[in-house]
Amino acid sequence: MATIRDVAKRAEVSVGTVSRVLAGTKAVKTHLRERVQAAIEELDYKPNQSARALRTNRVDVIGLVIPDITNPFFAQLAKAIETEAASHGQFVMLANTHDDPETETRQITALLDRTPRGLIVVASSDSTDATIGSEVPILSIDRRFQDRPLVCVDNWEGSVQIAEHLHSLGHRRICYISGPPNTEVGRVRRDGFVHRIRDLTTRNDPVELEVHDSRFNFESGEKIGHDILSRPSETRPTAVAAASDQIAIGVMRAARDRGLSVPMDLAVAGFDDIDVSALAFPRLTTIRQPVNALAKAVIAPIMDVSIEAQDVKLKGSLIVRGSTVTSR
Amino acid sequence: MATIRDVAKRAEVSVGTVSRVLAGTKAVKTHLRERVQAAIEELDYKPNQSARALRTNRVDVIGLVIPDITNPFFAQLAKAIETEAASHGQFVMLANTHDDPETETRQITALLDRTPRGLIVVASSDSTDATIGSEVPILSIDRRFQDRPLVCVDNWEGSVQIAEHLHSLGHRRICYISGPPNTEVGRVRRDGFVHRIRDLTTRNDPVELEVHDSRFNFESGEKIGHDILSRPSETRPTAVAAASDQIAIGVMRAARDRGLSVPMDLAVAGFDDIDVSALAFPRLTTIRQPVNALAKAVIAPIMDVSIEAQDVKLKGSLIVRGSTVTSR
DNA sequence: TTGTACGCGTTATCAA
DNA sequence: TTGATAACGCGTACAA
Repeated sequence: MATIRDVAKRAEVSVGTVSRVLAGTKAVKTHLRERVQAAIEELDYKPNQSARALRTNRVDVIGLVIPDITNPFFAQLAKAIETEAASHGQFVMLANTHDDPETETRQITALLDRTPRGLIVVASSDSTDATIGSEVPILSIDRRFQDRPLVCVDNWEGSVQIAEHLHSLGHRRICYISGPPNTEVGRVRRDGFVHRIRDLTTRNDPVELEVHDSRFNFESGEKIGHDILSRPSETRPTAVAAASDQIAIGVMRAARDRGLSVPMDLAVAGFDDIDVSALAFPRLTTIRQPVNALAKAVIAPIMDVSIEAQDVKLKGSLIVRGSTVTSR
Repeated sequence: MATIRDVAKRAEVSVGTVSRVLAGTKAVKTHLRERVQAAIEELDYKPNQSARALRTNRVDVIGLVIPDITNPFFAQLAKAIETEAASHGQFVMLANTHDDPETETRQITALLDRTPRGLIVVASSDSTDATIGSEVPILSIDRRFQDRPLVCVDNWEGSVQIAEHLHSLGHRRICYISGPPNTEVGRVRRDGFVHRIRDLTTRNDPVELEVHDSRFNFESGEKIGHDILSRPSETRPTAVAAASDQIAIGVMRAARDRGLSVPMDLAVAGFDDIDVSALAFPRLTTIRQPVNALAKAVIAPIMDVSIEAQDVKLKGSLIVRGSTVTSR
């Protein structure tokens, strides 16, 4: 492997000059620059990343710590982050925590030992409060990690959109299936929904609302779906809003297994707009998260020190499909 | 940040001794080792990974190059690989190629510049033949990359299992929807299926088999599904075997949109056993890939030089569910 | 068994 | 604008 020295020798300049050509920023006389570039070409010289890292104490890497990459929404997030990072010349080091706070801490500290440019964390449901000192920026996305800045969709507003959608369709017996109350995202989505439904409730036009706590996954949705739908149709809700698409798909599954038809017997709405939402039957009404914009927002303060890391909230968009309205 | 020098000073030993304690392999007198360990503890010393990398010319990283992490099967693969890598103290650097051969080459060379322990590639459908020289082992998994060793499920045998399953259920008008013929996995799955069906065909008990080329994704399955199912029921196949679960789910979708019931009007089988296969309605009969074993097999030759990197084929298992048999 | 000193390849400083 | 050279922190050959 050719080193910077070899290049310098071949171009008959000093290593300093080669380094300056490489950096591109400093001024170098044209004829020297050309000689250097030719030498680089001829020797197929690649700067040694480890040496560069040792000297500058930084590496072209962004760490991404995520509960589980097989969760479709996290996969979409990871892809968007990786793509955005790549456009800044950064690689992504991936770590799954399997929703285990201990693994989370271990992975984070191990990642920090590599002096990455920044660290992006999707917190596991019960995040530790282990103290983590570091000079590199640590941000969280979707699920807040400790007291780090959080980039996420406007969960409250998204839930409000869903609430208004269901209410405007005439539903007056509504069930909300919440994410874990020990997660910020779970609470905010729930509270936004509940708040808006309460607001829409009048003496003349009352709305019955029941709320169930759950986890974000499919199985929980299916289980709670069965619980709810086992009741006689007069007391059963006519619409279910879920804190995630996965819950919603679980509910639809339960409905189908009980011979109920969606949306006629039961309207169902989700949150996130994971890819399978469009594959489910019927297709799922949901709030689409602006994943690419979220990725940009979380990478920006890492790559540009002039951008202060702070909470960012982006609007989601209501995607109306067959699980709440019949048509087409 | 404390350096090895600080530790040495505090423990009143030389840096050599500290290094030896760190390595753990060489002999160090117990009382010195204890002093060193105490100093490490007190100073919260962490070896500088960049310096270590420069010195040893290796980094605790395995590169993973994948077409698209949001593909559920690749996500499962990535998770298994990351978990297995972590158990060897390695991190995974992730790169999506978006199925673009040019991006693939670029990402691979960029990754190799970081001197990872090894590189695992799931090739994009039309892999380049760009020459890639490197000392680090490059393996492929699921989809072969150039002429690199491939770790994958026994695709031929899996297809044979599906063929036998459908045939034993009495289907004699069968359609196979193939993956891209320019991928090894697409061809092998198709050929295995076709071959076994031909073998099962006798003069007295003929089997009609039609084969359609496709891509691995949902949309292709849906489209071909509509093509096939638009035919009158007398000429239409009674069973469809698909080269991937995604195709199969697309076919089921087409069937449903046409008012056909699965499995009564049409049996459908997939391949891979992605998580949503169990969520589809009806649940999908498929071949389960042993992802964890695949991950182990691909990491082994990277972490243990005494294991030669070579093609590895592992058996998949037939998972029979509601998309081919009525019951429960 | 321990300590010393050199070199890994780069960037940054400083003098020319 | 260029060149010489000193770090960066660690591992290891070699001397003690």
